[in-house]
Order: sequence, then C-alpha cells, then structure tokens
Amino acid sequence: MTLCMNKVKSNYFHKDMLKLKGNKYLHVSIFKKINDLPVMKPSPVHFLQSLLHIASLSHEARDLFAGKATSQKVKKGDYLLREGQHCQYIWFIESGDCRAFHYHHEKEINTGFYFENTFLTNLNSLRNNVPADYNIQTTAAGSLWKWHKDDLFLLYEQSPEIAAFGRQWLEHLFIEQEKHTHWLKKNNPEERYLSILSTQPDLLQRVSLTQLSSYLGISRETLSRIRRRLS
Amino acid sequence: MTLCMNKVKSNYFHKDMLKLKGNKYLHVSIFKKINDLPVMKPSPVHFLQSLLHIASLSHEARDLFAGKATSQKVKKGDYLLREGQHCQYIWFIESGDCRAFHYHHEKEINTGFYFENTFLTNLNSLRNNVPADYNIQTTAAGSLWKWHKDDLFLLYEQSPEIAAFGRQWLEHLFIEQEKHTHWLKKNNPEERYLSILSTQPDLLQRVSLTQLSSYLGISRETLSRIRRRLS
DNA sequence: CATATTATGTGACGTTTGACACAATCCCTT
DNA sequence: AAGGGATTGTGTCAAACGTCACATAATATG
Repeated sequence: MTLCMNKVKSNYFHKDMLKLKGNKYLHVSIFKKINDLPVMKPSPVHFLQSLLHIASLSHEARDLFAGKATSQKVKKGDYLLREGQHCQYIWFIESGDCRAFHYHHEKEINTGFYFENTFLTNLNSLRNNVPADYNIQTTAAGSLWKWHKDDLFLLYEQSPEIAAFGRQWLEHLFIEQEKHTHWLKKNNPEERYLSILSTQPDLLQRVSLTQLSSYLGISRETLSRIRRRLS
Repeated sequence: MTLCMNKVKSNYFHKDMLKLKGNKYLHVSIFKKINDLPVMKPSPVHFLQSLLHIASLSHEARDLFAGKATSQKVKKGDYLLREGQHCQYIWFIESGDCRAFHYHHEKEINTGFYFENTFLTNLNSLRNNVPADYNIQTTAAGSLWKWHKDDLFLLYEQSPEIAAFGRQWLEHLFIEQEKHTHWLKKNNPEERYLSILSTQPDLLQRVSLTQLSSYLGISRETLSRIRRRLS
C-alpha cells in the first residue's frame, strides 16, 4: 500500500491510496488526528454535504445533526451488525466498504454494497425493534460516523428540517430499492451483469465476483461463464 | 354479482359481494351516498384508521390530511398512470384492485399488486418530476381517494405530524420493498410460489396466474408446472 | 344457453443454470 | 522471491427453465 501524506481540504486527514482488485488504486480519506495540530472535534458535517443532491439541509440543521454523531474506525471484516441482534445505530460511511448479507441454504446471499458518503442501517430492526435478519460487515477498513436510534428519533422531533431530510432520504432509498426490484424481475442474468458493467463499473473493482453473483441472484460459476461469453 | 344491502359501520355504505376468480366471493365496501340520508361530505378519514399500525396520526392531522383528498371512482381496466406520463397524484385505495406493470421484450412484467387500505403512487415520477417508467392500472372496479402532489408537499410543510406520518409510511414501504428484494434473491421459483401460498393466499384469488408469474420472475408455463408438482 | 374469448394446463425440445470437481490465477504474507 | 490461501475459470452432467404449439377449462358476451 502506497502512503501519501498529502493534506487535503481539512488538516485532519491523511490521503491514502488503497489498492483494489485488478491492480487499481483508489483515493480514500482516512480520518486521523495529527498530534501536532490544534485539537478540534471532528465532525461528519463536511461529508453530509455530499448528500445535498438527495435532500436539502441548512447549515444549522446540519450542525445539529452532526453534533450527535460519534466516530467509529473499522478494519476489514468487522461486523457492524449480526443477524439476530437489535440494530441500534444508523451509520454514515466516510471511507471504507460495507456489505449486507444473510445465509440461505448455508450460502451467503449478498443483498447490498455500500461505499463512501452513504447512510447504512437495518431499518426494520432499528425502527421496529426486531432482531436483524441480515448482517452488515465491512469489506475494507475505513472510518464511519454513527447515530444512536434514540438520538435520531429525538432529532426528528426537535427539527422539522431534519425530519424532512429523513423523509427525503427515505424517498430516495425507496425509489432505488424499487428500481432494483424491477431490474431483478425483468432482466436475465446476462442482462443484469451487463447493466452493472455499464452503470456501476466501479462495483466490479470493489467486490469479488463471488459476492457479486449472489447479488445478481446467480451462481458464481454462471457469472464466470457470462464474463467469458462477453469477452 | 350478488348484491346485499346490509348496512355496515357507517350509514353511507352498501355492502357488496364481489365475485373473484375460482368461484370465491369477497366483501368489498363500495362508497355510495344514499339519497334519503342527510348529505355529508364523504372523506377518507375513516379509511386512514386502518393505517395507524404503520404510522400514528392524531384526529386533527387526519382531518387536515383527509380534507385535501378528492374521490375517484374507477372501473376495471382504467389506467391511473401510463408509462411516460408525469405522476401527479398519490392514491389511497378504498376498494378495488390495482397493479403496477411495465413492458420488457413486448411482455408485461407485473411488479406490484395493491388492494384496499393502501397508498399507491409512482414515487420516482411524483417526487423527481420524471416520466413514469411503469403503468398503474385497476384490475377491479372500486373507489379511490387521491391527493395532488402539490397538496401533499404543502401538507408536509404545514403539519409536522403529517410529515412524520409520511416518513413513517416511507419507512414501512422501504422495509417491505427491501424484504421483497431479499426474498427474490434467495428463493428459487418454487420457494417463491410456496411462500406466496403461505403468507398471501388471498393474492392467488385476486390476480391471474399469468400476472403472478411475472411478479415471481418466471414464465407462465413454469408456474403452471410448479402448481402441478405441488398438488 | 350457445358461442366466443380468455386463462390455464401440458407435451416436446433446446437452452440455460446449478452443482461438483479440479485447474489456473491472483494476492497476501513472510 | 517463494509459499500458501483465496479467488476465479472451466469441464461434465443432471436438473430447471423458457419457448412454441396445442389441448382443455373457465369466463364473458350476447
């Protein structure tokens, strides 16, 4: 792993080069406080900016929201949530990769991949106080922010703006999930792979083919043969 | 169609018996004002009660919300929305059946079936002002309530309670959609049919096998053979 | 009630997919 | 640079699925 010490936007970051599958490199900001700089409380407020195209939020509301966040560093393979546990947090990925998966007939079924600048939780468990029916695991080291569900619900009550942000975020989530469902129903395995190739080529660099295959609803071997047919 | 004149909860209803597929009958409340009773403005406020298990709403907020609704009677086969149109409304089904579908390789792909006491819209088109990528059609006559999107967004701004209701409704929608996606990825066609049989047996009475097959992501013939194997 | 229309069941056949076994390659560690 | 574990590719075969064609059953229409 090549390490560059470039300072970026904030003085509180290293700029790392993370090696990905296929000899590709990706810039990932790893949050580290540097000892010889003045102490300032880090905050996810800058990262939330990347979400403003989905839902708007004023500076004041962003500060209020960010104030309830706590930082969490993760290494590769950490579990944020395991099946059967009660999900207590909503996470925001500053850097790092995550996946959601569950077991079916002793096989892992990957249902989602999540990268920088996205929120992530098990909403059913968080909201309905039921045991989670899938795991959330990191697949690359990184830095997250998290909010406890009690804080989240309080923020919703305190700030109509944050409540509206939450609703708009959910609208976005639902629309994406609905599109994903339609996509699964109408496309055959080859069409599904081709559309990933054209619309999310980065996904192929960040998840293994084995993981991708269950996401596409096909076996590892079939995905391998589709790739051969297309090359 | 057998017609019974039983009066139910409110004096403003007939109680109808609708004939379904397979010589089954279903009770459906058809909203009709009876001439010899005092004139009262009908309202969806009673029906919204059936949603309180999903999201809470005070009487005041319910009245405010219901006040913006307009009634719409539909007959079988009416289109609420066609591909390419901009969705302007969110509907609430008081009675009647609806389906969402689109075309792929000249075939109809059914992506959802909706019955009494549910909201229904094309959220992507409604929210993002883009042309709809699927149709919404009634598959049985009935009575709907609808809200224009401008009124909906105004209600969100006027009432924090309605905004919270909207958010909670979206949480519910997203959770259900996510479950549906996971279900599609982990179950094979036979498992999918069996789970419909055990968890939504009414669905089999209300939609045709042809419609159900595309919902399960398989061909009409395969579904027919699965049914034979299981009998 | 008779007929037309639509929905569902089934046979035949070619294609696709999954499962298993194993080979080749990649990648991480030392 | 070398070794070892993980990932990916591929050969073989059986099972599942889709498509086409047509039969049968259910439903709608007059």
